[in-house]
Amino acid sequence: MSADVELPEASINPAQLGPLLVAWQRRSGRQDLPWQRDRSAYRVWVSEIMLQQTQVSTVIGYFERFMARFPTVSTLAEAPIDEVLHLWTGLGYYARARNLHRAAQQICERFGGEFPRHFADVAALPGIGRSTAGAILALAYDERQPILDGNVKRVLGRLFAIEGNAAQRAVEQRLWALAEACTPAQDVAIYTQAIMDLGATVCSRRNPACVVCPVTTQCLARAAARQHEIPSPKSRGSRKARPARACWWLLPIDTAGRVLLERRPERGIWGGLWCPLQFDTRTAAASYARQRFAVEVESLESLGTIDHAFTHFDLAITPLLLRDVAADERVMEPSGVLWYNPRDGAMRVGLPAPAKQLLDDLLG
DNA sequence: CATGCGTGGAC
DNA sequence: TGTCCAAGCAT
Repeated sequence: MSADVELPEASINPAQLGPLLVAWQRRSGRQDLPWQRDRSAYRVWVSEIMLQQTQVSTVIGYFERFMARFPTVSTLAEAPIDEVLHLWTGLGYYARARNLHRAAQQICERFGGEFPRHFADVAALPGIGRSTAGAILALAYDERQPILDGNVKRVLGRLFAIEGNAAQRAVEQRLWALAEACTPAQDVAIYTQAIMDLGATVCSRRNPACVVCPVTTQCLARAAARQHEIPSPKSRGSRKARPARACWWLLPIDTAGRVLLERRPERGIWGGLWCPLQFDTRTAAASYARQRFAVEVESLESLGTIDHAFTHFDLAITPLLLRDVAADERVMEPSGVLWYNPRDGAMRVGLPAPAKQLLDDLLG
């Protein structure tokens, strides 16, 4: 512990926080989340990755299905990446799934399939940063490691009335120092779960329930009636407006009901997932259809329908609104092509949520 | 240090 | 309907 943490006047003694939150957790914290049962490092790890920037209610179903299919590090490491991404379909931030898969392989190669116990080894795995590494060691091994996720930033920011934006280096450093100072030597796993639960259920971003907070009398933001102003909202100009632009998906469907998909490049949005052939303009899609399938492009005039073509394909061009489409014509260089039958349970590929929705609507 | 990365829920 | 954002990390 860094002994020289600067604390505001009248703030709570960090040593007192642990017991207060641990007692609250045993009384009022969440006890029955799927990853709280059988707390192996592997299960904690997968849950922490899924929970990055993702709400608990969304994660629960994905976690259960993922664990049923990949119960151990080695089953995950040996699985094809397409099947890992398949179980990630709809969850978003697909680099998490690719990193999880790579990390599982590294754990098998370097640590014999046993999840590592040393911080440096854990933090070196792809997709695991400082906070996630701390969370895994604290929750799975009860090791005294601080975490600093969004919940902890909010709780500590209010408790110690930390001004400024957490994006600032100095503020971030200060919060880490506080997180370290407040993490107790005893009951670290319960404390860690407690401060996350408190942030999620009581010390929420809007309308914090200070009345039921176990540290309401020690909270500097509450004392100044500033709990609604801390953490300070991000400045309006800092959030870039997302440009949205229509693009087109060309959807060849063969007589067996299979659709042609392309594998997106590893980098960028939906990396490694399978999509219909994507174009920036309908003209480009029609041109590509003419070259590749030798069809009458005029038959594609109506949108969102599957028009007959004189090859053995039926073709559809489907509009989709995407943001940040980079190029003007073909917008990606795919790394593979396959005919995909959505009703074939043996064929499992990762699909972006809009693509899955489209296929479900058209073929499901 | 700023930006990109997905999706669904809350208001 | 639009805006913000929810257990971050990689680059």
